[in-house]
Amino acid sequence: MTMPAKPFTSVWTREPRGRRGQGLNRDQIVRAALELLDAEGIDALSMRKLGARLGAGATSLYWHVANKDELLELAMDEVYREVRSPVGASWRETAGSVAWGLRGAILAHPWCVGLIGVLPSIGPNALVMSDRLVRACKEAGFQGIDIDFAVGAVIAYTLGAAVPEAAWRGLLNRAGESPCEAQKEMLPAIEGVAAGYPDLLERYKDYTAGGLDPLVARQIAFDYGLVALLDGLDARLPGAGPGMTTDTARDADRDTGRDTDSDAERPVPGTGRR
Amino acid sequence: MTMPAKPFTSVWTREPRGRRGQGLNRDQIVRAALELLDAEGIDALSMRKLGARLGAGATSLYWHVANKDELLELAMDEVYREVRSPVGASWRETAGSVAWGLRGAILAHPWCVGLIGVLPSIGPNALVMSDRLVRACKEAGFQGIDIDFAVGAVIAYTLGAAVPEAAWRGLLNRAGESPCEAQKEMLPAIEGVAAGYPDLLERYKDYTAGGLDPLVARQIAFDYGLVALLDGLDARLPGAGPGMTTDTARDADRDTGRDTDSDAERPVPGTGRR
DNA sequence: AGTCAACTCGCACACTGTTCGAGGAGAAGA
DNA sequence: TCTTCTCCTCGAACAGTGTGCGAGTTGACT
Repeated sequence: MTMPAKPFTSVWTREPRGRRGQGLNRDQIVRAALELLDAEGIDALSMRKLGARLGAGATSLYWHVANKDELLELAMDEVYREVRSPVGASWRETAGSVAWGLRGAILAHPWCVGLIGVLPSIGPNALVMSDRLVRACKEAGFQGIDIDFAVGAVIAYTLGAAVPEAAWRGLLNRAGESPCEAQKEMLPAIEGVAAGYPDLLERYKDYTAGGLDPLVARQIAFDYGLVALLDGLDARLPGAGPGMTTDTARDADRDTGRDTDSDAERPVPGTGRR
Repeated sequence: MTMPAKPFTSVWTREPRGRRGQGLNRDQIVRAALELLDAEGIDALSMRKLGARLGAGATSLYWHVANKDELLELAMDEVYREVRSPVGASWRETAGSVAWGLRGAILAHPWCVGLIGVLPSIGPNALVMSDRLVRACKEAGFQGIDIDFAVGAVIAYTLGAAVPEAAWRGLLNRAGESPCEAQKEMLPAIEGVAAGYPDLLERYKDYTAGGLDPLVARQIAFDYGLVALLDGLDARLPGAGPGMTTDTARDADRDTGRDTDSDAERPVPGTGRR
């Protein structure tokens, strides 16, 4: 039997319903969802509450949106909309600006931390973000698949930095007090847990003792890693001087106990290309 | 009224209960949870199902574990346990090895994608991972807070790369067929959605048309970014030649429309230090 | 034998996402 | 105007969910 070739639909491939223009429509639902999410977090978003907020029955929403996940996909894309970037800037400026913008957007909508990377991000706004990065890298001189690599690296770093930071902020805020106070308050707990790791503990104490606003500290940390990454990518640009190029721990899983049968966890040998 | 100074407890600060040694205990619960999670994914983990699997009532679990989130924290830490790294290696080897190991662990337990960075990661195994990285960076020559920056950057990049990849693999697998087939299958959808972004589309076609196994492609991509990041960090080591040091888009939110009142989204000026 | 802590668990509560089918409302055609 | 048909809404119901509570059981120690 030949496969019926299922078409792989998504929210973005289906037209929004509701062309009669009265009553509910998709945009207004998404807007209300965002309000709720921003105000009360992801646990507060239920179809019933959302319906009530719109003066509608909970199940009415299902006419406009296939299910809750689709609704969240739509909401996520609105987050990506906030990522602006300058036009006509250098590739480093563009990349940095997208990175900072993405970080800012995530921090401004902390409910998205559990969704990022989990829901597919192929909405229009996510696409314009990607497109900007792709174009910047292309103009910079990256070629072929290296463009994807560079774009992917910048996005990966940014997501990986912003998501835990957003969650961490949530923790600090829940305590009520100022971030700085809260951080000091959980020191005894950390001390108990991290006993036996003197280096680690020293780092934590250093970090908190400086009196530096933790929020600012994270900014500096983010910048540090971002600059390092961009430097490293720059060096990979054709025409750049011979960037320092060691290959990364190619024997990474020689001593990881896992049985990586034929799956792809295994680092490819001889990388560190260009 | 003086604050009662709430102690900030967590799973890791409380002794596991069940010292009588009979019936349930925390370890065995966590093990069963991991089995369930690995076998059927995160949606399949309910307290009732887990209880049944252990031949116990659902609510019995609550004697050993405060709530489901704590249980997931415990499970997550078991994932970090799988991250091994060589001893006595260079800092690059250690960093690379931790990065590959962390990626591998996440890909091996895709149920954790929605948890990473969301649940606090201060379990013992997460700590040994951090500690290894900290020590490596310290021995490499990083000093003071730069150690945290370097460690944070490597982890951020790795998480940000691995989480979406794990989710993406889940998508491909759900389709049933080989990843390569599945990727081609969703091309028409992508084409429809990404019309208007020729550069983006070209990239996607390039990416799929090469005939390269998508899993391997992601490996190479991961390595590319990792090497770039490590190169960039290397250049920041005291004593390294004058690494290229531009500051990243410091005007990132000049033109982001957001009103960043006094919050910390705003990039600090004049970074790109060292 | 009695006591007390450690532990288990059924019941119940307040919710959740989603399906289904009955119905209303407005436009289009007769 | 009446009918028909499509679009759209929504109440009821289902099959779950995490978890608080209080009664009950078990086993070791006095």
